[in-house]
Amino acid sequence: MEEPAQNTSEDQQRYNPAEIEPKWQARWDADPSLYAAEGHDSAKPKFYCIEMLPYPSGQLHMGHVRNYAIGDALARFMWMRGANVLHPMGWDSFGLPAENAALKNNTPPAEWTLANIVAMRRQMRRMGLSYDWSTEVTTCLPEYYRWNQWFFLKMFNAGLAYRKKSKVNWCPQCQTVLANEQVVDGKCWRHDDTLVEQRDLTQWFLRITKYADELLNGLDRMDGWPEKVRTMQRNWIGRSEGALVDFPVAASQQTTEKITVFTTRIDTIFGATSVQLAPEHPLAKSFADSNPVLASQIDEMLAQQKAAREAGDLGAIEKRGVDTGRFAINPFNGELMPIWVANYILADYGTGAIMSVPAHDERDFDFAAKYGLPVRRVIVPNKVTDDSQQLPYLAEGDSSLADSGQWTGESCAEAQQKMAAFAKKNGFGAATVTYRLKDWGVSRQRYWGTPIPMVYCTNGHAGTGPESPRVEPGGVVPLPESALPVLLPPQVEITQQGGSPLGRVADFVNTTCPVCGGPARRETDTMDTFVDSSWYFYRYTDAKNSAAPFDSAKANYWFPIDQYIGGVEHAILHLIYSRFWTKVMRDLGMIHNDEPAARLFTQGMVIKDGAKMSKSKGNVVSPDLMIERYGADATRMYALFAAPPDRDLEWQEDGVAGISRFLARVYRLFQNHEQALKCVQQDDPARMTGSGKLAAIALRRKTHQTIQKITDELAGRWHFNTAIASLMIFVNDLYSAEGEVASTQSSPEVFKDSLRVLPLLLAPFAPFLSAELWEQLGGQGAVFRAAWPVADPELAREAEIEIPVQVNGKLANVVTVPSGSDEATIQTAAQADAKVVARIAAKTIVKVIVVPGKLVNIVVR
RNA sequence: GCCCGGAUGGCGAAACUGGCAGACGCAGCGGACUUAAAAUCCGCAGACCCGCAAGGGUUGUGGGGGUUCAAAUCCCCCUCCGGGCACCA
Repeated sequence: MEEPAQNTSEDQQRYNPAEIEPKWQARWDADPSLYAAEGHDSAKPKFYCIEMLPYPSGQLHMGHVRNYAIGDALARFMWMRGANVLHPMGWDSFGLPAENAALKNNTPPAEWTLANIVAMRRQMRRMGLSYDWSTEVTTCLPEYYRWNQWFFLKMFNAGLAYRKKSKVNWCPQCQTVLANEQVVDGKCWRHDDTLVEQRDLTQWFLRITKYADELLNGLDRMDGWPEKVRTMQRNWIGRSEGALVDFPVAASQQTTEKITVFTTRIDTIFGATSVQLAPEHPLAKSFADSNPVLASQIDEMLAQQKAAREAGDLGAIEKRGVDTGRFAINPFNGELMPIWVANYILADYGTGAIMSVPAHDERDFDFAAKYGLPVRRVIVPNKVTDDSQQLPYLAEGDSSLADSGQWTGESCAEAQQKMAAFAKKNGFGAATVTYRLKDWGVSRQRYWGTPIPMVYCTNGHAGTGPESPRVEPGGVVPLPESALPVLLPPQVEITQQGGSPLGRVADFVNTTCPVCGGPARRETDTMDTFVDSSWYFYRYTDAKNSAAPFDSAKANYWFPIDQYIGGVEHAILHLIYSRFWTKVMRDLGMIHNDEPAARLFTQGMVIKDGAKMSKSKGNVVSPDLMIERYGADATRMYALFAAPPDRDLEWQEDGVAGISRFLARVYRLFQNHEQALKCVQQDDPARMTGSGKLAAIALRRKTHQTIQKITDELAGRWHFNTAIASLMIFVNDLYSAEGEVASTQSSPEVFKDSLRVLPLLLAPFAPFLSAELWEQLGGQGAVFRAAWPVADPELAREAEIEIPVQVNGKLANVVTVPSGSDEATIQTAAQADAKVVARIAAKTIVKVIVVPGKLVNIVVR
């Protein structure tokens, strides 16, 4: 039988990740203490490092691989630098995909979800990620979600959770309500082809607006967060200072109706020439009741808005309006002004009504121009310039009021204060602050989520929240803590029909009132899954606690998170909810920190052929396939090498092959010197002569320079790509030096010292190969707990450096001078160089610029 | 429309503080080893031009202008790509 002649003649083995990686994985799996954090009594500095927890879809994608490769490199580096590292992982495992899968495959959501978790945990282990699995958090298990319920009760009692009827966003695809944050361009965040509808429903809300100012102001101090995320949160919170002003409706009958408007420019109120209502405004509806023309116009506007929203360009819609024929009275000057209904007035911002000041607002100006409404200028600049004569005039700084009664001549800023105070004093307004941020609607009409721990007593007991009105026929009653957890019933028929699936489970719905013992009905909505992820990282610090969400002492030791890593897509969802939750827990006395994470890093997307990887584009690269072909080390190292972590990364399989080749070169280097590495001997300086000695010095220098470079990158700006490039240069140099330095006639110990550093420097990027090489070296313990090497600046310093010499800014030659040479020495060397001399011959030297250590530029004429 | 990013060889990128543009890797080309191939090793390589060659010249970081002895880097204007916000009164 003929065998293909593969590596049989050599006693060397080829780099084979398919052999090395499973071997180490098995050993690590068998040793749960390897990545276990020490307790909160550790003397080491703590380092809490988290990557955002994934939804267990069943498959890791490249975005995960990149995210985890970054966090893992950092965690391993910090361990080697002597920190007490907590590096946990968990599962954001409630949510709709499990219900969809249940419909499709007839598998219960729990079963599907838990099987996915098993599969993904296996993939993570295969990748060699350094998670402390003893702290694993799975949000869909009762031992976790019971604490969601516990928090809900705490919030209810603190008046932070309340029920109200309001217009809510309804996704017909998900068959549930969505929070404002989960509506993107009028569409569901999970279905960008599904238009969100408005429905009037009674829902549970969390009072995030109570913390609006704190959430906003805190951003200024969060310099460990990307400016981009902070800006997005500022915009989302949308704080706006202004005033409310009541405009009484001129009574044709004996009504006392009034229209309250919100304005940031009360100083322009003498320029107001109409009042504008949103089409949805209740008064618009009441006017329309007796005015069929108005009614049909309003209906038309609403229909047009809906159509525009479906087309996806709400901004392109033309302004239009209709005169109601009614009038309002300007409380500042008693003037009558027409009341219009206009399509550009937002129903859900401010009061859904404005005073229209065409002279000083671009939108009002356009609208007035179209409908011929009067334009009255009441703000003038203190210094007149050409374009300050144009309308609309929007400036307020350095401008004053005109034709504004007793306020004429006042500066805008002053008038804003005084006029708001005047309105308040006379009972028709007040200074106020509005926010774009609304309270967080957390009710979901779905099965696979945390049951809300409330019941509705048929006898009519009311709850204790300030905004929990009695509901028919019963009162809202919170369950006592002892009744937790409210378990999800396991056997539930999932269907596409509306309403919560829990509502169809009689055993679940029918219960007794904890106050009177009479019959009661359970709340059948479940919580938004963003509740789960709002506090999960606190649970990591004490994941097994069955008496409390976590132990305060433990959380206070680990928090704030030192480094949080994830995608920017959560900037105004998870990242604002979890800041809110942290503040609530602080106010409950559970923790000391005001913010969850000291530093946030948002990594770039993984793209392929210029587009984000997605099933619909068919450009998805499977991590499993990469690992199978090149190994986990090469796959994750490529994810770090191909681009800096904050930028988008173009996945190129040839690049993974390149990293694999590099790892094979490293492996071979150790194979080549396997015997020599085992034999310990001291260098004999006498033996080192000539070029061998110089080469040894150069190699030692390169070793320390490489340590320095990689340390700087890992501790500083996280440019793993350049760190890995320097590692490649180092390995190339080791190959070059192999002949001269490694031989016994020269300085084998220098060579061996350099080789010994390699597994340490490689450990954050390629844990499997590092462990293998560390073992070959006879290293003690795990390489990830060995001390990170320290560069010796003396050994790293170059003896000589090359200085480029320019003549009139163009390179003439490069001269070599001793490192640290002063200006005079460098200039002398530069002007002595033959090529430089030739370049400046017959010219006059005007100026010589010498930048020590950098360059020489000789300016000639 | 507004606010952030970004644009550098055939490709991913590097140049961190204004100081040799293109490190490192991929793809490519040439060579060594091999019966041959794979693997591996060595070498070349921004573009254009001159030269047999050594070498030399011109040009070059999206485009245009500016500051400077010197600009991928700083300033002004513009184009394109990606992301966020978008009638927020």
